[in-house]
Amino acid sequence: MGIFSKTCEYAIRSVFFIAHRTENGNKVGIKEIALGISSPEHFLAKILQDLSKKGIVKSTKGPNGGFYMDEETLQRPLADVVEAIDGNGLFVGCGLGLVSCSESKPCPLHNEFKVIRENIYKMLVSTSIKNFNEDLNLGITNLKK
Amino acid sequence: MGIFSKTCEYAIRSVFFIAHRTENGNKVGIKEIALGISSPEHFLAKILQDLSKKGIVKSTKGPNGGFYMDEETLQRPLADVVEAIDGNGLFVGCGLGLVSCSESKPCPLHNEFKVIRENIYKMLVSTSIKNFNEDLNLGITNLKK
DNA sequence: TAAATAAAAGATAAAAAAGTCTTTTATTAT
DNA sequence: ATAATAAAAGACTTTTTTATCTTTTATTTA
Repeated sequence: MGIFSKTCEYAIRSVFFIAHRTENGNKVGIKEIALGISSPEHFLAKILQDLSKKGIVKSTKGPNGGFYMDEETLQRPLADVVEAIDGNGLFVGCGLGLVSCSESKPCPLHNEFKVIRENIYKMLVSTSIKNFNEDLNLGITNLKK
Repeated sequence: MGIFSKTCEYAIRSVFFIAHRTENGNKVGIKEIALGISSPEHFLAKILQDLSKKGIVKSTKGPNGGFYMDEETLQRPLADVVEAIDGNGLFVGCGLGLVSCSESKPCPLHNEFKVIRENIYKMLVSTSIKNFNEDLNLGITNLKK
């Protein structure tokens, strides 16, 4: 596996996709999202339900319904998406899985990991979804398999 | 989850433990290792079989047998352990799981991830198991749950 | 208000990861 | 040679992750 779980990869890609498609108050349906980011539709539905409950994305049912993001949700850092799905295990805790690992009783990788965690956290927290969105709008970046 | 799989966490901790205990040509048995790193014994046995096949650790059967490391295996970078268990997914490939992601067709996190991957890889490749071992010998670092 | 639409929710299923237990094989010491 | 030891190998179980399919609920439009 990579750094994120597969579920989290889908989550991030879908959030980018939704942001990209709904800037002007439009909404986008699950089928279109799943197609746009090459993910299994029903599995993604579960993920988006979750993100919706947690306020990461917005949704409405019925005709003309779908998922969307407003100014507030667009401002959120990507870290919020990652934390909603994978939790904070990537940012806190011991790299070797030791609960007792601490500054005073460090594991052999403690200090090395601190740097890496900080890098990851900084990058996920310092840029909003909207920021990433800009490159997508410019057609510079891609979300499909 | 953290950065590594649980299997990989056990692998790294056991390698450190074995290195620590077998510097002077001694060997150490699976029971003692499992106890020393707080891991399930039989599960760890599987992991060590694997590491042994791949030449990351050495082993002999029978009385006075056990796992050990020699000068050559101690020189190996930690990256070898990680790669043996978790593969190279942490070092290569797209952070969002996109196979088509590349320099010319990057995903939205492509450049951000490049930096992080390099950090992780550098830290894992630049220090040998023996290096980490030194702090353990000094009693500075800890491997138990 | 009825039909259509689209997400939410629920129930399963398949695959992978993590963990346990038993049997076999290699090695050593008696 | 035989018994004891310890890893290797095999079979199996449990848990978590990933994925699929069906039913329900909310909303809109005609």
